[in-house]
Amino acid sequence: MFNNKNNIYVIKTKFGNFEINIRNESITRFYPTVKKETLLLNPMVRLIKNEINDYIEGRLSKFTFKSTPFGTIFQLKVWIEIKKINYGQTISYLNIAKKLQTSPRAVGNACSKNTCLLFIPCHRVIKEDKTLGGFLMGRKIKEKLLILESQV
DNA sequence: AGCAACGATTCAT
DNA sequence: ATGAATCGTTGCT
Repeated sequence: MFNNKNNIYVIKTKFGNFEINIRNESITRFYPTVKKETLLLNPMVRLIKNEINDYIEGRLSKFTFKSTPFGTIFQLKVWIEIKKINYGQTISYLNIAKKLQTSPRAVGNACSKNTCLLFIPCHRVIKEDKTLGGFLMGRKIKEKLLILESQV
């Protein structure tokens, strides 16, 4: 059946609470929030929560859910490139810029608009000089994620 | 529509 | 350490 409704839930994780928007079995948004966890999580949301927690604990390297956030054409192109980066790998803003024939600054801009954190692994995009660059949830968390992913 | 200001950058002084 | 180049987005008129 076709369910166009956009459903919103909040889950609690070790990295704080996240709002999840789901539309047609796909995650359209996964973003930090201060709201409290939704009381009754539906089955799909419970699975997402499990995967996120497994990922944070280092037990999961690939999510099984589709993510289809809304954005401009350019943002979508950048996010598609980011999705290609494997667990444990990193790439520079400049590298992505070259693939898309644009500038590293513009790539950084698109990263900052990523509304599907973790599912679109923008924490794997770093500066050309190998330093971290920015992150919506703070560099500290970006660093934690990269360290987590670098361990086997 | 046009334009200025602003980035999760990069490169050359 | 500072400044210029870069390009998509945003907000203003």
